[in-house]
Amino acid sequence: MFHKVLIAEDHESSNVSVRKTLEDAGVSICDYTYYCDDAFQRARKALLANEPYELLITDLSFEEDYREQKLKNGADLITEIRKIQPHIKVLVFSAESKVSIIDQLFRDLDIDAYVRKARRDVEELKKALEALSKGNKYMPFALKQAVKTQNTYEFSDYDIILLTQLSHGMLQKDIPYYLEKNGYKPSGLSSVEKRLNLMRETLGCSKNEQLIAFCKDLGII
Amino acid sequence: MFHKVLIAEDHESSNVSVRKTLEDAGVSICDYTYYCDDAFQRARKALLANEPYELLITDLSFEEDYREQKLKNGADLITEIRKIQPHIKVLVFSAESKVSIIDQLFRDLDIDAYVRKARRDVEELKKALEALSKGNKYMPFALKQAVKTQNTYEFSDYDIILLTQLSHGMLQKDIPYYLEKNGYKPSGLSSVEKRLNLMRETLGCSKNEQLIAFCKDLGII
DNA sequence: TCCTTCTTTACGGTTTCCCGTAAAAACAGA
DNA sequence: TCTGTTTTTACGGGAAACCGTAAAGAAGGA
Repeated sequence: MFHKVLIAEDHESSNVSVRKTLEDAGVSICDYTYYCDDAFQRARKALLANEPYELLITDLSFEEDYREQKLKNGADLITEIRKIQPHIKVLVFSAESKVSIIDQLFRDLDIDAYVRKARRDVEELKKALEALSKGNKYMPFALKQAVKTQNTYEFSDYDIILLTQLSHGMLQKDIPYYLEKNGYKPSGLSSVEKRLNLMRETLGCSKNEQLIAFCKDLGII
Repeated sequence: MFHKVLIAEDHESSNVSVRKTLEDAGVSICDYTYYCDDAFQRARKALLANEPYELLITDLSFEEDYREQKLKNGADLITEIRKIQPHIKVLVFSAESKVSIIDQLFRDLDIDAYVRKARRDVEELKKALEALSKGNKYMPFALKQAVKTQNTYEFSDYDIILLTQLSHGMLQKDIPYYLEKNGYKPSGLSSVEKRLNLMRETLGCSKNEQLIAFCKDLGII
């Protein structure tokens, strides 16, 4: 089991539960913070003192308050800590349920475990700790839910731009001008129409409104 | 302080924190469930045994799983329990931050306290317990946050229907037929257009796509 | 009952979107 | 360089959405 773990979690109620779970699991040193910036400072000092944390447990979304923060969310925190301590293990503990976003964590940030805040989350936390301490990764939920995801459409950056502009209220006919101005590759109106048409067709959406709603649910925009 | 409290909270991590907080506050009997239906049964039995709970602490949203539930959320639970035990105190502990919804809880369900899952929620829980045990209500957060809410548009059921149908891909011109078939009052196409136009204008949306995105963010649809 | 007022509906013109086709351009291989 | 293929763009007809106006209908009061 781990000896030294750092917790970054703004909700006090979640924070104490994670602490208690770690203590029960036999973690000897278990520090906690309510802000990302604090967590980073702790990690930095521990590293300088040559007593680095072995594991970081962090939430994804942190609420803003009167304390101005450099690191706004868990992803920022992970990125920064990994810059100074590349091999620290990371467990994300969040209510996020969108598979695309969780996948992204494993892919882009190379996190080691994801536990979703849900009915049996404490049990899951224990299992995840177990797996991590044995050098494994832990991502049980993604696969289960992945079945539900029939939409095997890969959204390109170009797609995201189109969807974003639409969701910001830009007229379809004005998008070519926007694309050209910002140097995005196919800027013709026909290309825009074609791409949107492809997305609608692939995802079974008959109208743009439905497409936007769908992508909002997926957390893509 | 209370002697007998019932907790309904599906997230295990939150559940244990609430329990711990109650124990620290000196509550002697502190039962907990992960499902609304279970909570209701407990309350019913306690009442029949002439040892009713004094306080119910419940979340609002409960995730569905393999166990089919009659009571789908905290509001349902409160309503049903109040039918058999009208004077039980109710504290809602949820992540919900929309003032309109919280206000509704105090207004329609006449709850006694609301504590939002946030940075200092355990402290707030303690304060709320303190206030409740003295016979007071507790709703500190609503007023502060009310400033943040600029979008003072009240969505009617009719609006929700329109937005839902649009987000399901129904053509605008087909909505009148749908409305008439389901007996919704103004069913003319012009009325639909007018209503959508009003929503767009009020919320500063130039297109339906933007409107849908906005409402998705608000969690209305 | 009649009249006023407000809401709902009907209609027409304009804009935007949708979709198919064809021309133009970019690309790749010989 | 030429040729064939793919991608991008341009164009045009038709459908849907947008928006203003006017007619029709419902509701309420004298």
